[in-house]
Amino acid sequence: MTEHRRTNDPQGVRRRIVDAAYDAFVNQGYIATGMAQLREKASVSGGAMAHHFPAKRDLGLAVIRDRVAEAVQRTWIQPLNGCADAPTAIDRIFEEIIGELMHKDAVSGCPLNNMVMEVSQHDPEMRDILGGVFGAWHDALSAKFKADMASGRLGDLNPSSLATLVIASYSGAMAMAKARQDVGPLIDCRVELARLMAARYRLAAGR
Amino acid sequence: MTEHRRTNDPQGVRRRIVDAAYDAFVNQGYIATGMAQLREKASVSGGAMAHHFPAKRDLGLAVIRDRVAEAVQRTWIQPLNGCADAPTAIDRIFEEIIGELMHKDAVSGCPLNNMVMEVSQHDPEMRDILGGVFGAWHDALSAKFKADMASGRLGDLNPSSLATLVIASYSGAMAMAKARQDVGPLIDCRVELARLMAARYRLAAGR
DNA sequence: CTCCCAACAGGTCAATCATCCTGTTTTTCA
DNA sequence: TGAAAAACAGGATGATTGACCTGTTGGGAG
Repeated sequence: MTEHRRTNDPQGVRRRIVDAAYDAFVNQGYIATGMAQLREKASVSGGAMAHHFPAKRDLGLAVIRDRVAEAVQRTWIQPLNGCADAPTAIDRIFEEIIGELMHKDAVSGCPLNNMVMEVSQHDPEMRDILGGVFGAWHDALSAKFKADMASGRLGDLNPSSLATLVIASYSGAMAMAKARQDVGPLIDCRVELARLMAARYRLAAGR
Repeated sequence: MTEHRRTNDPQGVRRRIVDAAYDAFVNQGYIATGMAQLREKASVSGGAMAHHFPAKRDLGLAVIRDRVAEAVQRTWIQPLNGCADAPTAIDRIFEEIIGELMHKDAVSGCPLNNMVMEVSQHDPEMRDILGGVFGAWHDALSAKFKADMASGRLGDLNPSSLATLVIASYSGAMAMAKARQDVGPLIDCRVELARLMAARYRLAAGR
């Protein structure tokens, strides 16, 4: 009589939880987000939550592995491989992100950075994974610089440290943008990085 | 008989609390730090704590105003004004900070950045103050670039956006260093910024 | 000397936190 | 088809959180 029909959907439920958690962790913080809030947001019962993620830490790890790493891959690494050279790729990535941010009403910061700040001090395992995401990001950018050097034979440039500078300036600009709730810092860094790249790439091309 | 002697020391007690809070907020996070922990760390009673800081938020504001702002002033703005030009100042500041970090056993990150990440989403007032600290930092650096331009007549360079890049790369490098628990990113950024500065400052000097 | 309030002590409080429990239903597999 | 495991429901639980309470004492103002 009473319709107590249920459909088991482990993958779907898990995805809903991780989606809700990613959004909440990035926008309001890992520690600041309660499990009860996530239960309501994802519309899952306490039992389902405990079944998929026995502890909050497991959920944090899943968010990092399934969402944060993917976000870096999608917004940075893939565009990087799709462009002719690093400078144009970097400029387009900044342009894309600035455009997206201007449509939103709040600047929540870089997902990777946000997670790093909160959990890397308390949890060595999370820190290592997040460090690995930074590593993959750095490797991709560094490899692109190297490829540019090989094909376009531009002057001496350290691919590794230059990649670090690009990533650091992006991350830092995001933090500044978050503090000021303004995309200005990102625009500034885009301009300065473009000028820097132009100088480095022009240097050898002129000779 | 029983020695229930007490000495009122409002300034000292307040200072002890703020010191303990600054250390804890920077090293383990604002939200992750409990009031009870701070009470024990600063060796103050609940009554004294409530008297000086009725709410945790008041303590957060005091830490930002009295310690975070001062830290930026001391590590960046003052050295900036004490050096001949911006490039040498930036290089020395990086050198100093890298040296300090290598003596420690953990990289806890930039105090300003740490606070920004955690509180700027929840508290507009804290965010504004933190944004103001970024602003003061940016203004000092920007002014130094401007002064260098006026005295040394180096080529066209945008003091404001270049200052943003320097601050962003420092902040971002700190975040990367925190994630990897390694000063490498800071060393990379120091090298790259030095090269960038040399190029910009040499550009006009050569002509 | 005497008020009187700031300064401090020590404990309580409701709310919220993450976790985990028992019970039920769905699905898988032999 | 039957048994076992996975998936889910709904709530309980103890610990911890930030806030705040009443009472006491120190020290400066008058």
